[in-house]
Amino acid sequence: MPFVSLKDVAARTGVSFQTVSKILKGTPVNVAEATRARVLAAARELGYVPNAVARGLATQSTSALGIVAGDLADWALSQFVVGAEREARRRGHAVLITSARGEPDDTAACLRALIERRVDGIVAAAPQLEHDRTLSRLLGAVPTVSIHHVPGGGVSLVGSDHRATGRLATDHLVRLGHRRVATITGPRDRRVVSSRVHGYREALDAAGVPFDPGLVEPADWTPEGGHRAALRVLERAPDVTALFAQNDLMAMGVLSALHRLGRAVPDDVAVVGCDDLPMVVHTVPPLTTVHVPFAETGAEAVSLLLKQIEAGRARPERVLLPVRLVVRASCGGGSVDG
Amino acid sequence: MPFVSLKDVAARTGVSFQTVSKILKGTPVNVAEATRARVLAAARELGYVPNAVARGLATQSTSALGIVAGDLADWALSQFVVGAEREARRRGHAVLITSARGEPDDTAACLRALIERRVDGIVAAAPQLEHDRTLSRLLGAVPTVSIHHVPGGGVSLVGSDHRATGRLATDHLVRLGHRRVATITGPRDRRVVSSRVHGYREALDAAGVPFDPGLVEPADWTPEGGHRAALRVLERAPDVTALFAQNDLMAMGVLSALHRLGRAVPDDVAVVGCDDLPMVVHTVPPLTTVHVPFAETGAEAVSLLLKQIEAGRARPERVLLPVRLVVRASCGGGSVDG
DNA sequence: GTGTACTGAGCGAACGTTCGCCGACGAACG
DNA sequence: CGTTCGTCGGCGAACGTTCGCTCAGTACAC
Repeated sequence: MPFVSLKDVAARTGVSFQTVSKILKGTPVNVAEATRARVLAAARELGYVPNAVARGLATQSTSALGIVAGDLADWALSQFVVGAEREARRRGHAVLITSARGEPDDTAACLRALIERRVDGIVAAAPQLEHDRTLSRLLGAVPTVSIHHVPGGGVSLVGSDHRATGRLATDHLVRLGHRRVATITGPRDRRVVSSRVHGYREALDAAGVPFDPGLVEPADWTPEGGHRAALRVLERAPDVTALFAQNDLMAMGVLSALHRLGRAVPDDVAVVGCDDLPMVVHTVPPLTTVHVPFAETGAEAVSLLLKQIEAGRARPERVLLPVRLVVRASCGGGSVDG
Repeated sequence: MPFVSLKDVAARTGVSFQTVSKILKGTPVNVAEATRARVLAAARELGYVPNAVARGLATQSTSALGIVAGDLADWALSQFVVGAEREARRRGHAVLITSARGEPDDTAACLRALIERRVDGIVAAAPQLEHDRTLSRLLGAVPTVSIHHVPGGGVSLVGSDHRATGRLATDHLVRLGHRRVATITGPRDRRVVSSRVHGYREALDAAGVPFDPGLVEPADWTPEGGHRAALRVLERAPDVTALFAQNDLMAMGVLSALHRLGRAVPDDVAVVGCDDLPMVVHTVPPLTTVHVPFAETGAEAVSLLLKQIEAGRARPERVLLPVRLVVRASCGGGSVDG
């Protein structure tokens, strides 16, 4: 329990503890080879473990990053966290994680906890930041990179190309000849939703297919929500022959809804998902989807954050990672060229 | 950037910073009401944020817990982390997370990083700890609770009742009249696998169904692995009428394998999964599965860890959380009583 | 022999807290 | 009028580092 400190090692070797510090952490310092060896040996023998808390106090930098995530149960978010953590550790930083439920108070508490612990920077992956200005004010205290738009500016953004996502999925469907293409979205007020719908419209326009607002059906990202949304949209517009679900979880709900309605996939209706969860290789049928690089986004966010921290004050940037379509069986037609 | 410190608040109010400390953190201390109010006001005005790093140094306790997780991409693990984080925060602790890939060196580095940061305790959720003794030695330095068995003892264990899991799933199948019940497991050397197989045998024995080692097929927890394992076992034993996959991901692979073989579920073959992922409500058909309380396990792990930390040296404990069968459509027969 | 340079290491200060003991002052008490 | 007590708050020390300056001794050149 009582950890060994520099002073203990110093006492053991008859050297001042400051000198021990320099030797152990490799600060350029003039010491006799013999002394150095003696100190190293003593440290190892006593089981010295540097105290990052004290170091943090002295250097005014913790080498720790904070992540404030929304619901970690979300596969996408946990992928993001994995990527971020890996990159952070690779660069010698620890990661403090907090998972905030939706309420603003809860999120604020998370943020405060991170700031009290003097993290060097914060990676935000919490949708609730999109709308709450008091939260975004808290972020002013610390360098931050977010994967969601944060009001007020000043925060760098890293994400994937949502517009391209919508375009890719929809374009694939119209090229296969579909004219009545519905899309099941997340909550309307989310930026990602409007960007993807934007892409969806672009693809429709490009193909000369008229846009029908009745074919855009919001849901809540869950399989259950996707299931019900599919039922709603198909009742309203039975002539729909293709569905683009804006995440794979909802796509699974869509698949089960179609199964329940006795509509065959892909023969009667084509389905495209989004995210590329590992299990959608094994849905029935395997799901064509847009691959979103979550882990890479996390790594990129950390990388950008660290860059900004090193540079001191840097103006906020925007990084968009590319997405790509992964064609499987749920749309039929095999792969499409060009 | 330059955070406000106690001294700043003290200077502003003409009080010693130590007294400010006591006022701000509520240490019982005799101060005039007027002074207290003045200090509080100044702190708020200057935007004082306590420095947890300095506090950690002074109190020799960081109020931070470390989590060393295996692959966070795993839904079960991330659920566990969610539960742990929530409980930790509820009790005023922060969470440092590290996600270690399988290699022992990597895991050791994670552990060391946590120890350097002087976390008050560690929650381990990394299968690789089951077999590596040098890792378990590292854990000696810090109070630890694990969800995997750790060699050498001294580490408390929190988990779910794996034997009951195997028993519940298998029992459900034999009660529905199945006599040839196969099970798709994870890697053979994992404790959880042998416990579940143990439960599987118990249920078989209880029903007087002979145990056939050929019906126990190891895989790797992935949908792909489950898919292939199902193919293997069905080729070897075409008379199998029921499959118990030891996680839902593999169960999804099993479902797709059966679909590919043209065997109807549940009419030709019954399938039971394990975990109760949110999306298995919407597989085709919806999956009967054993619900494993991952988030609760995480919360319980933290709770136990904190208890042990408060108690100083406590002897290791073992906590097993109950599991339950969730009946859906993949076994047919409706629900079974008693 | 005096100055210069280098080697090897010591040392004080600071980082922002917490903790516990000490002290001044005024009022009430005997 | 000295003592005791309560109120209000000061203050030194410690936690384990890092950082940069100082300093003694020796070797070497002039």
